[in-house]
Amino acid sequence: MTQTRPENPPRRITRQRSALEALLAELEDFRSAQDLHALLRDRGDGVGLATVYRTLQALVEEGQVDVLRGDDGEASYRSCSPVHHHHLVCRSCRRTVEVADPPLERWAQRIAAEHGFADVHHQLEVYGTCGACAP
Amino acid sequence: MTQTRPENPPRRITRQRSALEALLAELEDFRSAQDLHALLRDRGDGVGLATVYRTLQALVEEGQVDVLRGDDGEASYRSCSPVHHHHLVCRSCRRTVEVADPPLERWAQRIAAEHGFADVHHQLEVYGTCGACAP
DNA sequence: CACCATAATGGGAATCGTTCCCATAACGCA
DNA sequence: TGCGTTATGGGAACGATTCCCATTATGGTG
Ligand SMILES: [Zn+2]
Ligand SMILES: [Zn+2]
Ligand SMILES: [Zn+2]
Ligand SMILES: [Zn+2]
Repeated sequence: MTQTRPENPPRRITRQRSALEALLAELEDFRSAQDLHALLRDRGDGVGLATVYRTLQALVEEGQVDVLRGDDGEASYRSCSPVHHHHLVCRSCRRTVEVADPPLERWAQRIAAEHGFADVHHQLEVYGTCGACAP
Repeated sequence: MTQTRPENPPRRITRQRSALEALLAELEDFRSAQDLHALLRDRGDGVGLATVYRTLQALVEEGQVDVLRGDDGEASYRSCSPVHHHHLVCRSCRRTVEVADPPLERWAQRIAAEHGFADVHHQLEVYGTCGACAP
């Protein structure tokens, strides 16, 4: 969704950053910063909590990671594809699928223009209970 | 979005609750709990912060108020119509317009079903800069 | 109208996710 | 290998939200 950083100061490759990127790469659902911090510790690649937050923030700015705010306001992160998409998330196990809806993109632009809004962005998430979590 | 409370214990009408409902009724954009608390104080109808939070929570459950989480995780509240809708929000002045997109409703159900997800809900917000806030 | 059981209030403490600060360690390039 | 600069991390600081609980107000009832 967000993609800044044109040619800013070069970003250094540190053990911590590599560890976090590797972890995110093998996870396919949204996880909180605290979760990621704990997972890294368990795995042996301990990384300071502050660093986890900083790095996630950077990854989000680079457009490599998407953020999602839960009802409780806690942020969750997921390594996502770079093209615009939305999410279908299981409210029980957090399993996430990337989905796209071209018509929606056009609709958002149109409805915003009709109301005199410019520089339009949007955010859509679909929540449900996945097959594996059904009762 | 949320609508619980079938015939729970009767809810009492207090000065505080009335004041908050009245304030929300005349505001047309999303406001944080802290904002509302301050506005009530300025207006003379002081209400404890804890009560503001509790009451907003109740109003949300009753479906009279919608919540929106900002990028910083802070929640904002707005007195909304009871029918399902989405929001077109000015990222600068917070001005908000309720909008609807029937095709999206169908799409969400379909895409979720295709992936084996049930009990589907969704959430869409469109952000932009309104005419009055244009440069 | 007075009375009571019960729900609501509010001020301050307690949570908890996230950010700050800053001395120290690690990069990357020459 | 040496150096200027960026990244790290532990703990303090923050800020929104929730908890606790003694006190007050509400909505019937008689
Ligand atoms: Zn994504
Ligand atoms: Zn889209
Ligand atoms: Zn609304
Ligand atoms: Zn909808």
